[in-house]
Amino acid sequence: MGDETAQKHSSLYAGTLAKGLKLLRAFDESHASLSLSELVQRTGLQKSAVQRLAHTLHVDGMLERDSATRRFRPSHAWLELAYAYYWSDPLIARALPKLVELSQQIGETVNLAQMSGDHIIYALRLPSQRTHFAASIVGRRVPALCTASGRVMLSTWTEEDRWQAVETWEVAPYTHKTVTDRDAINADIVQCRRNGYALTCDQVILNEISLAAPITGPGGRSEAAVQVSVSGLSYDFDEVRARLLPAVLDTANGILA
Amino acid sequence: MGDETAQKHSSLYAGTLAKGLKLLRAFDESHASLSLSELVQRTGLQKSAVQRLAHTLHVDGMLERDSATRRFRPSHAWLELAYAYYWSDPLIARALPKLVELSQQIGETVNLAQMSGDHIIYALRLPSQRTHFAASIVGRRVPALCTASGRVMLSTWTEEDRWQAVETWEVAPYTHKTVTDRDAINADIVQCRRNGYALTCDQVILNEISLAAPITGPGGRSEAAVQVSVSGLSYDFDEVRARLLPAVLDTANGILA
DNA sequence: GACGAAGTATCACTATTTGACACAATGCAT
DNA sequence: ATGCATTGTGTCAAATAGTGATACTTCGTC
Repeated sequence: MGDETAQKHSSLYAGTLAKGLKLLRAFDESHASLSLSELVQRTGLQKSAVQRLAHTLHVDGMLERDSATRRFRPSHAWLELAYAYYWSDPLIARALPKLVELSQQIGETVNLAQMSGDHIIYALRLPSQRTHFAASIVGRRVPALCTASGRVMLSTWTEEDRWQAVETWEVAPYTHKTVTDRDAINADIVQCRRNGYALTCDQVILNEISLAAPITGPGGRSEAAVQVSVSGLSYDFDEVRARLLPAVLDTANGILA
Repeated sequence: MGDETAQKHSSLYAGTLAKGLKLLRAFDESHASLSLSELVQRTGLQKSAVQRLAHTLHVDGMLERDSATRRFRPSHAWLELAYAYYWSDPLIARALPKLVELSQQIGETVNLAQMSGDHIIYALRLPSQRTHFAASIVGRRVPALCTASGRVMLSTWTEEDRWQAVETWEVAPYTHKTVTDRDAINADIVQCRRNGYALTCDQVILNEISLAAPITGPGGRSEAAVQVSVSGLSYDFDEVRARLLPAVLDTANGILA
């Protein structure tokens, strides 16, 4: 925390801009729209500041405002930013066609996950079956240690980095079956290393089986993974290995990191 | 321009925040990464200002920075914003499962388009076939008058609004076959009104056929549409009508606006 | 129709941004 | 390697632009 605050007090740090971003980030899956006073609560900023910043964001088209309820909502500009992101990340363009192929081939939901700090983020999702809303839309972040994708990626890292991750990264008990024991997680990662893929169940959503294979570059260290999620009601582990694994490995190997 | 500048000079307008947003918007499909001086050029701001704002955005995790080239890039946070958007727009949750179904049923690329000013924006895309990158990722904006989706939506509006749109909205000649004649566009919209769907070809991408049906609410005025895009090499208009139209209409009707 | 809560407007103060400048690092061509 | 142009980094006095306390207005509720 020491040099983080230092950075924020640097004469290069524009506080007003940072506060504005804070407003944007106040919106999430459980806060789809926010009133002025809710924004005040969630950001901890002054009412006047929130008033001015929200007004600015509104005028600039970053926030929609319901004229009846006076509540603020994300605008379409937020999707445009995602569009810019997609163009900026070269992996996306390489991965997308392969994922589409895979999706057609196996008829199940296919994802591209990327490491993002101690979380993974779903950068591409091609839903094929009805499933939870949160599991179908891009931009979701989940603690890396709780996901098949996160674990396969980690399995390609140096022992030191891996260890550091297992010991310190966040773990969140999404379901009552989520493994929170770090030794157990470590054991699974070691297993992934041997297998070259990860297979998990019930970690984030009950009855969801996830299969992930790493996208590896020249260095061998993986920062992205191909992940397929299927219902535990339609598959067991053996069926997943038999019917999905070869195609998933092929796809991941066919994408250059 | 009159009251727009008025708003920007209001004492409620936080200029610093607005400038920061300008930096974010400087990134797009042809500007995937930007150096400090390119940001200066594209935004028209002072070098010092850009330096401080970019630094702030970097510290706050909104911009990634390549330590070798010193160029800035969008960060994963941009996808997180899209995630928040998806939760905030209730139409998304209602439309997604139906679109997934449709996609499975017809095996072609399915989109949800929404009106956004004089453009449409693709809010959901489920690519099924290999196609252009730009046609597979969310957040793309295209002038409404140039698209099947835009035209069906307009066909549900009052005559006055429709007329105003046809006369003043932007038209961009994406291909040499793009219809730029406003009378012709108007005629097509009138046709859409009779048919209840829109069918276009070669408007944005050559050899791309688009079929769109409006999502209409109680008022009858449509702000969103279901659109299917197929290759003109695999289909002609009659085949599209025979093989795709019923399912697309069903889907659009099944989504409550 | 009166009350409390939420949103809007105002304004003197001063912290922050500004923008011109000088300096350092980078990379490019000779 | 050497020098030159371009790009990025650091500094500071001046003044603009954001702050935050306060007062007013509107909204929703009992």
